[in-house]
Amino acid sequence: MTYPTYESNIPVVMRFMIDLRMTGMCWIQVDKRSCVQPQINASNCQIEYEVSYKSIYCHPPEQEWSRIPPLRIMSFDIECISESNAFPEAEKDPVIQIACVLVKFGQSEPYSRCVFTLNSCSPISGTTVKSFDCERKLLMAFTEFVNLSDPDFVLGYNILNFDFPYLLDRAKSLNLDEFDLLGRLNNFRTRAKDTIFSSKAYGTRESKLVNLDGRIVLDLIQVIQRDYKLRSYSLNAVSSHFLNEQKEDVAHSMIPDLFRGNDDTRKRLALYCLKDAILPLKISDHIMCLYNYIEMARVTGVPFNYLLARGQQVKVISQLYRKAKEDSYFIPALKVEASDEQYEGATVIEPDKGFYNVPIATLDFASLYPSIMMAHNLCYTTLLDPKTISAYNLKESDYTITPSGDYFVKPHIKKGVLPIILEDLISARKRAKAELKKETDSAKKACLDGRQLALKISANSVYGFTGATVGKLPCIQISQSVTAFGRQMIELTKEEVEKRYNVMNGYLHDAKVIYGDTDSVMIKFGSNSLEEVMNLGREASTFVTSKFIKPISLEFEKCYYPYLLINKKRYAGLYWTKCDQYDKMDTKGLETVRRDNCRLVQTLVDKCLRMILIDRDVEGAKEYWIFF
DNA sequence: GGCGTCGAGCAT
DNA sequence: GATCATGCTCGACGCC
Repeated sequence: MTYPTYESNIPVVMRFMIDLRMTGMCWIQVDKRSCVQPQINASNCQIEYEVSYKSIYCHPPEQEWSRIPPLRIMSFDIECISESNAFPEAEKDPVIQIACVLVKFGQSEPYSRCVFTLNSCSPISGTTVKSFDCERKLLMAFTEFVNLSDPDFVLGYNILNFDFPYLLDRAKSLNLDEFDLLGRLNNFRTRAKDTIFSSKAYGTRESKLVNLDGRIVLDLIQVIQRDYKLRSYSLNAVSSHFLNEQKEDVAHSMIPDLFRGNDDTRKRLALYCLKDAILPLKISDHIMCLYNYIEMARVTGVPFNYLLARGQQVKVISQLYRKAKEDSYFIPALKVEASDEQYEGATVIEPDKGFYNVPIATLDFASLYPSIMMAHNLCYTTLLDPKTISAYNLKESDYTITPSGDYFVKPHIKKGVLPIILEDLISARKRAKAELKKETDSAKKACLDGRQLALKISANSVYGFTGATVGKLPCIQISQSVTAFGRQMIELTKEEVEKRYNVMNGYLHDAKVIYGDTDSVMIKFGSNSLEEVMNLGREASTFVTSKFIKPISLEFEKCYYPYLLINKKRYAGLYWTKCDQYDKMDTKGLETVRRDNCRLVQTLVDKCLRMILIDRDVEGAKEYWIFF
């Protein structure tokens, strides 16, 4: 789906297939006057439309979705063999088995398991095994299965770059014309298209785009690569990381032998294939990515498949369009000009390196950048220049001059769109969290948790969007003002804390800010007592918060005790939120959290840190280090 | 061996 | 045709 920018005399005909449960799109504006509410097919909650349209308007759905039957999820995996044990090629090497598993959204147990295999195969309990004497029939059975079971989601591991392209290529070389009718729209065929996705945040990744119109294709490897940093992204490594479960133990070189063996060896292969189809389901169930992604699509108003196929910007601009439409703003279609200009970012306080055997309190600004934008009304729509100020006769009390020297009107003259969006996101997150607390049903809890997460991420990405010089709507005045305020705030926090908590003011020790990065400060209050430091930390956070405009808030989060500060962005410590027991050992930036060295380094550093921080055995750690 | 540059990978 | 930001450390590498 594209976003129309201007009215056009040429009607644009588009065919929509939208599942309302996942995007929250409810209105299609056909022309200036008529706003049709599409007929919702209540049985599956989908709309199919062919319209000439001028613009599309989205808003979150108000309907009660619980009456609608649950979404169906299919996961699948294929096996193929090659002549010479090389990597199989679709032009000559056959597909020998396909495993499909169906599960209803919100349930963890599959309601159907199915294996299609070439040649005969021993039965598998709880699974339908279908044997075929020719590959063409096997492939067509897959298409038939997809259409009959009619899944809303199609999952798998690396299906976009392997399984689907392989199946499609294979069907082509076997001249199977009907194989690629896998979607819900009649005359739309499934194709694998090459795409290159390149982003500063996610890096450049070549991928394929496979369309099953009306169904959502979700390759779990992409989800894991985006959301988790792991040393290996093989299905085996990912399964053992999340589920403590491994793939069936079958070496690739054994596959041809197992296939050419007998019914029982083919059964073994089928079990392997089946497991590879089940594991993605289990992983997605475990990390709850479907809940989280559906909520993200609804919060931002972008179609589900954009979440993996595209970057962060489209989500922000979608929200901006939604709000701008409500408030009757036009958004200019800017020409992007690549500029290498960089603006100044955040402050990192020079660390007072060393080992601290006293509790160190950590105070954090809650959502620093969003709260700055709200507090100072920073927005595209509130940005001023000296000419405008004199033209509108604005008084000094009507606008803010930011530390970077930019001008923005104050909210009593005009409230910005970005601050409103942020307020909506943050209050929606508060509501979601409150509901989450009350909720007892696990599926609804997962949904609410996904929602609050989506709202948090959305709020935090607005700042990055304004600073993206290669973006749709960059505004350096906003982003440099945000970081400038941030720098000023962390400096002020340091000053205020050290000015107040010292011997001269009747405290037992002089407090010192030993480190800080962007939105956090680490304070050594000097006391040995964890409880005392926590109380001082809480008090200091309210004290400093009172110095700033709402909704800026400094919060006491935790204590580190003991604390090993090695360098900027490199430290370790025991993490305490209660006085009786530490929560965990927390390590930042050190070799234990980096993936660019070998395991030995990681375990060695980890072991030494544990000896120093937990066992308090520095000598032992030294010996251990030298021993290696 | 010291110095500068570059890229990876992290912190926020 | 699309791509959120900057700050920082550390190791690899080239050079003399």
